[in-house]
Amino acid sequence: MTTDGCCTALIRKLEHFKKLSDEDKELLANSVAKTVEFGPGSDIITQGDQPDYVHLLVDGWAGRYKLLQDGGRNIMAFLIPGDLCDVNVALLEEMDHSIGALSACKVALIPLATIRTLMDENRTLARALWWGTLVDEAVLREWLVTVGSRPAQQRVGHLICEMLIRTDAVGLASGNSFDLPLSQQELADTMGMSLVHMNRTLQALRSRELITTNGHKVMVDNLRALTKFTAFDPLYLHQQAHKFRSLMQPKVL
Amino acid sequence: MTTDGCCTALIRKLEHFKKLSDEDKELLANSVAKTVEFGPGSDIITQGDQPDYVHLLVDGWAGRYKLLQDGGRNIMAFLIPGDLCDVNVALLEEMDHSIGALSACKVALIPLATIRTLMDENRTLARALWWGTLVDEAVLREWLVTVGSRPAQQRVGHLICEMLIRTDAVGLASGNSFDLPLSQQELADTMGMSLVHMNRTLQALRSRELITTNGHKVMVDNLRALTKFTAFDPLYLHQQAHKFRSLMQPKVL
DNA sequence: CGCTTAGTTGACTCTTCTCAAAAGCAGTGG
DNA sequence: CCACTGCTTTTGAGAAGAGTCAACTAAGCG
Repeated sequence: MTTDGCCTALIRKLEHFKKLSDEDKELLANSVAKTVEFGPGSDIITQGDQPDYVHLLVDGWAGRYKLLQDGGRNIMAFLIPGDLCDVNVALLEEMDHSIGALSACKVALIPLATIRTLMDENRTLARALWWGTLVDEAVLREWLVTVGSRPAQQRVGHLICEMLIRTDAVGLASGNSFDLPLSQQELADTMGMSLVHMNRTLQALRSRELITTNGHKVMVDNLRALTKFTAFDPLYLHQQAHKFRSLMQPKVL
Repeated sequence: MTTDGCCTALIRKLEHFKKLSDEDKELLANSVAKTVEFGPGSDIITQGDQPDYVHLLVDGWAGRYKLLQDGGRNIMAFLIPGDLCDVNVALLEEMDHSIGALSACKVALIPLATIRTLMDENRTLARALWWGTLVDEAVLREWLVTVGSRPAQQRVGHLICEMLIRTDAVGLASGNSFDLPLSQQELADTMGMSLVHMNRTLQALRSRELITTNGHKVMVDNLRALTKFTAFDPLYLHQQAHKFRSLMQPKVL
């Protein structure tokens, strides 16, 4: 298997920040040493690791998570194609959380040394990658608000809005639907609620005719209504969200 | 007023990452253009701003927050002396949240241009500052776990453990106590719970004899017990936490 | 076809929120 | 010095949200 095309999602995402020259794209594409596959449920990186490669998710969904003392786990972030798992660990001596494959995943490995020279020698790429981590942080803040202050239905609806934009940004959404390859248990672990409650919350969103699900496909039937219902404002994603541009109303939050 | 001493807390914090040379410390100290005072409740930076200065908190407590559509607010991070408010905004066109003074605050202003040259020309400082933002992100992840998956008493207790370490790291803790200049309403806004419930939760922690409060002073009577009770593991703070080193037991999370 | 995993349902319990009011504690002006 | 005001903390009680336990259904698979 070749490493061609590994970076298309990443490039597509970064160009929401700034157009990249063909040369920059080449550099990115050439930085991939090899690709690795992970089965659903397996760890891409485990807490305590100090990886030699930066992991770029090429295909599938992964999640950052921590295990809880009661045996449960909390998922703190979703990673989709184009997302870098661990630019950060370059400086921290040890991973303070794990990253697990939520579906079958394909991961491109970029040697740490390569990333470092890339970032030292190419200001555009350095800034673009840094921008990516800042967006990740902004998403984390929004999740904290979501989990801390939004009622269950808004919580889940908000997440769906976000993932619609994010999948769309890397070309993985079609119309207003996208593939959400997660079990309800995993969604519950993400939103900090019980499986049963997640199940009922999804039912409620369906009966409000805000979303339709078909297997692991989520369709947003009425994006304007869902946006309004969840008080969703895509500002925090810091990217052009075409679908949403016309829907925004002035508001706090 | 002079700008002398503005950077002592920052330097002290950064040295948890790596010792700084006297020259590096000089550079930091000289980067401060001026200092500004903010009264409690006032905004240091408001959502939508694009500041020309990086704000370094020198004295007092501040918080990152977002306003909610129901009029409430959610505090997503505490900033204490030595914390930089917005190294990040250098790249994002717009602040996606606000930073408000929770107590009377003194803030040092570092011109963006100064920070940029500093980070371009001094690898040690660049890495140290970057390390700081990575720790902020790690804290954010831990808060997400806390708010999403821990029961109320553990939630608040965990926060107290964290703030004990963080204040201690910049010399603001004495023994096992520190000044927490926040109202219960502000704590509630932080932990995503109601004022009434925060009040009762604090009472519970007191009656468990885990903490004592005196005005805005918090004393951790039994650090080992509180650590155990809240399943607190300081790993995510990525700094030498002297007080805790001997208390840790092997565990998940 | 039996096995396993994921989704669904019902009933009950416990946590947490809301509303409302009282109590404590500055700071202010008379 | 005291009444008054505004803010924070505390209490009480009922309602709503969310968790748990347990069973049942649906779907995929050897």
